[in-house]
Amino acid sequence: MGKDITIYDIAKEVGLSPTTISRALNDHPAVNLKTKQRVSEVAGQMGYRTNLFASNLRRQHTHTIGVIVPRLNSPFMSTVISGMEKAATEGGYNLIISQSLETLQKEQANAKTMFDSRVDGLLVSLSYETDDLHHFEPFISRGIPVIFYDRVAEHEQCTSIVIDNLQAAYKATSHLVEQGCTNIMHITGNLKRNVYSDRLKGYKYALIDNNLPYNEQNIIVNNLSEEAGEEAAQQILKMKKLPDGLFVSNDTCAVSCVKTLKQAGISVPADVAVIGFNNDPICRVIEPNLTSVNYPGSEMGELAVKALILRLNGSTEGIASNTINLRSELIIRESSLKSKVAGKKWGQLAPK
Amino acid sequence: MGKDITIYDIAKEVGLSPTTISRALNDHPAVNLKTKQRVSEVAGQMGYRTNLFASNLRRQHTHTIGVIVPRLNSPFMSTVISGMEKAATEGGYNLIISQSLETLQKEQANAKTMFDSRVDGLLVSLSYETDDLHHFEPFISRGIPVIFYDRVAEHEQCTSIVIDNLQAAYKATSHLVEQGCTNIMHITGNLKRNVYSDRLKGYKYALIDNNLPYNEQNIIVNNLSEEAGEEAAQQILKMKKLPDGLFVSNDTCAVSCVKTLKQAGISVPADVAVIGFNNDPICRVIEPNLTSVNYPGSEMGELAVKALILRLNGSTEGIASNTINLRSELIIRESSLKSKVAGKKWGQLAPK
DNA sequence: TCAAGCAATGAAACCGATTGCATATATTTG
DNA sequence: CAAATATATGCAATCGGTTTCATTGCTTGA
Repeated sequence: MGKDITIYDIAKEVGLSPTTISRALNDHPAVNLKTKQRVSEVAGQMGYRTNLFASNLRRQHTHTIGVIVPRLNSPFMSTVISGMEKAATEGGYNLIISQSLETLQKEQANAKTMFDSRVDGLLVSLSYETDDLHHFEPFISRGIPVIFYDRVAEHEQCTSIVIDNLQAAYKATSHLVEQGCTNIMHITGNLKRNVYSDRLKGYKYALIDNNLPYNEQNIIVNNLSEEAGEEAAQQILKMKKLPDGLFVSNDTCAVSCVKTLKQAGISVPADVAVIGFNNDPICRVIEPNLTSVNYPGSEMGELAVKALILRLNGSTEGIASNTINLRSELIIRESSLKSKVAGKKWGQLAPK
Repeated sequence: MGKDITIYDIAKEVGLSPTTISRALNDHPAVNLKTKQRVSEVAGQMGYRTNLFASNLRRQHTHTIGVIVPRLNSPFMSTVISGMEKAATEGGYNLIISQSLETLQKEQANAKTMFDSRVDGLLVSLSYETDDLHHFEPFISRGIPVIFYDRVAEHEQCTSIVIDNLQAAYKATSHLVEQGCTNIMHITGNLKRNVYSDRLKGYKYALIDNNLPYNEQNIIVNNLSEEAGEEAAQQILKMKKLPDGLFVSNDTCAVSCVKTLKQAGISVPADVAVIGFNNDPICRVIEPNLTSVNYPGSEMGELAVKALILRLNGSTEGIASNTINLRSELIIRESSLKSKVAGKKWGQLAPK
């Protein structure tokens, strides 16, 4: 439990003032090269480590980035965080992470904690409930950059990082139409969130552009959980006329739908073609394998951190402080292939 | 971008000294109740927030917990982290998280960063490669508590939080024996890590106790990834005599094995009964559903943080500063049920 | 030879909260 | 009523780097 070494201790040892030690350690140009070398050598020997509080206190920044996320334990979000951690470490920043558990109240509490912790910048993906952005005002009014990712909101001062959800949904829906679907349902999440409302729009426009009727009865809004998927499937099974296509806004829910439908004797994709969203690992486990939209989580996380660090380093340039779009892509698998793969599928189901 | 309010500003406003403001804000007993109320009222109005650097600098602690984890984006680990975040927030602590990506080198770098960030305590799950604990010495020698969870190591000064891997593996293997398996293989991870070596032991002892031969040829050690699972399955398919049981140390790998075996025309569980580990969501998606060991990730995370906070608050009691064991349980599903469920299974595969 | 210019270093203030010790007033006790 | 004890508050030092503004000693050019 030895005492910590400070620059004063080093100063005494080397026979210089703390000022010079500080400068030497920070590679200040006005310090003689030999002095720097000697200082860094002695510092190493003595086991010196800088006291970040003292430094932060004086410099008024923390080298810490705050992250507020709806849930940590989803395949997508943990991948995003993983990317963030990577970029943050590379850039010499620490990450403080908290989850809103999809409630506005916790999101506000988290924002407050982040504010008190004086993070240099904030990375936010909004909860289901969030419908105003007051709790981020303290940051914005003090010039602390806030960047939204994935679940974003419009704000004058904030950058958003997203995929083109509308386009992705448009492509997914169009693909179902190409497969011959004419009665396509859509299951999605809370429409307050851009990701879900944009996907709904993409779905809708694709129908309209293909001269198919858009019908509100064909929309189910739920929380996209496993249970919700089961319920949605039950609801679908009760319909007079079954849909022949189903576009679901995440994979967890889509998979749970498929399972329930299969148990009820419905064949996927022959009776109902299904597409999910996120391209989680389960897509390649469910039978039939699930067509899904590949979502670049890790890149999104990295990009968010990099964009933030760029801003913190003063580059008002570089990022037009607006919206950054990432590419996504439709990964086509059996679950949506009505025509050609029917044979293949039966072949698989009867291995002998 | 207004300047921050300090206790000096409040002092001026209320007409008291900064000392009293500080004490009032910290609910110090020597301050008059009315004064406290007035101070907290004015502080609220002025939008005061405490400067944690100044406070930390003076108090010499950070209210921050460091977490080093092999990977963030695994279902199990993200669940653990989720539990940690919950407990930390409740206890008024922040979490700084970094990942070692299974390399010793990154783990050491992470430890250094955590040390420089002066975390109050450290929560660690070891990387595959780690074989010495030098990089944690700086913490230990300064009395900063280090707690290992899941992937732990023996250390005089450190608490470990684990499940009884030996027992869990013993039960899993015994279950396979009960199902009539006599030639059981085991796929597991790097044996440096307790979780894998203990599971191997459990497997071994179960065989011995059931008078079955233990054979090193029946052990495959890999990194338990999806690809590794496929390779392992290929390797198994080339064997002269196929095993009739397979116990895999995680679900990702187990599922990938099952997929590959099925593609090769092997029936699970009829030909090979399979058990995984972790009880990830995919267990209930793969066909047949995978028997697995349920691993209380969220609880483990919560417990780790709570134990740490207890230690930080001086309770040398409470935790016998040794090993804490969590309960795990074998969740039996179709993939391991040779006998009774064969009929049920065929019923499912031929829905019509 | 001397003023100007530069390189290297230091003294002291500062960041904002905390705390040991001292002080001033109020209350109690003998 | 004086002494003893509480009660409430303030002074000033402290935590450990950072930074502004000198200062010192040399080199350089006229």
